[in-house]
Amino acid sequence: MRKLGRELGVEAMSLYNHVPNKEALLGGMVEVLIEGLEIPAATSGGWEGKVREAFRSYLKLARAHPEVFQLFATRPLGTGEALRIFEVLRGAGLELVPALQAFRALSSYTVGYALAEIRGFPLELEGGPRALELAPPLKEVDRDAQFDFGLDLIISGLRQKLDPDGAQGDPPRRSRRGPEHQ
Amino acid sequence: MRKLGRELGVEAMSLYNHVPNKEALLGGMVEVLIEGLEIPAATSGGWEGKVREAFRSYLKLARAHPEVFQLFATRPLGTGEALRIFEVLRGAGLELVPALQAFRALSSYTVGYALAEIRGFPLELEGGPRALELAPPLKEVDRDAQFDFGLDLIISGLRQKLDPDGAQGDPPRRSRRGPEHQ
DNA sequence: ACCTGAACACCGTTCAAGT
DNA sequence: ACCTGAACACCGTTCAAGT
Repeated sequence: MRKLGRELGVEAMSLYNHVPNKEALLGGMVEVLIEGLEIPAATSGGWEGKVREAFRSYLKLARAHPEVFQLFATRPLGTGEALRIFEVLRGAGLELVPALQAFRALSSYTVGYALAEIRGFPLELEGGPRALELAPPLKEVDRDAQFDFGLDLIISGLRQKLDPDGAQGDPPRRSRRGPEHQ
Repeated sequence: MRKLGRELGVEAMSLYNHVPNKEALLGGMVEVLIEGLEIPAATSGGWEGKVREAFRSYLKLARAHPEVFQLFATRPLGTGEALRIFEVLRGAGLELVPALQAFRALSSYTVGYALAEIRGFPLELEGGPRALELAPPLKEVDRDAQFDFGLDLIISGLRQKLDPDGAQGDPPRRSRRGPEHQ
């Protein structure tokens, strides 16, 4: 509070005229962060693409504001914040319960991945003599690819559950009741 | 430090004879937490079961010590800590690179899920008049089922990638080069 | 080798007093 | 309506001095 006051050219105590306490201030920062989430308009590729883009944009936010994101990740979640992303799943055509399960799975993964990236991957997993030989895959993590790897694992798992006769990513056969029709 | 000192019947400054600073103390707590991770011996069911049990036990740890786990989740990760779980993947027969990708995906998900549980799910996603009608699926999350939902999504996605001609969980056909043979 | 008093440089927050 | 000085009850940490 004292430092923030200084930054604003004011004494720390003045802040209490505008904010109840420090906790509320941090909460507000988190709120602003979440409001900044850009949910991309529907692209081609059905709900999968839409969901993938939404969570990529989630990760982008975490990368842009790692400190605030860490606050966010360990703070009780306001329902409004969750709704932003939940609506993507619903809007993509998922029923209530599957949408909820999917929402929790996808946001758990995304939050966990973002934190892992922020705090840094354990790069040098093997310190032994083979370290140099193994260096390439360990040293430089392709962050986008690593995130997509897990994200697509979950998304295609969801697709199979929701649409068991859909093809594996090849040109889709006619699906009896595709979730993409709202 | 002052409170801990009091708890130990000693002045705060005495702690600095045993620990460099507060940061190191918290780091030590995280270390102890991770050392407490019980990796279950191989059960039936191939690497999938082993991996599933390992990450369930990870979640169990987070539930048992939520405060320390939150510290863990936002702290740079020591390599020793990661090795504990990484070894399960390797021991389960995965090659280096797939094991790394799988490790990052699975632990991202598990850490993210654990945090979501700790800070509380946004239960009342819809506050409108339909809230009561929708209550059952929203009000009480079956936590174990929700965790397994996402975990199994990832695990079976991995299985498909590693063993494309394996069956969907039915009695497995002979696999050409099953990852279970180290 | 371990503990302590005193001190330093900080915190968040309240509140009566100012304008 | 907003800001401030003074004060309260805290922090983590250092260091010379004790045993």
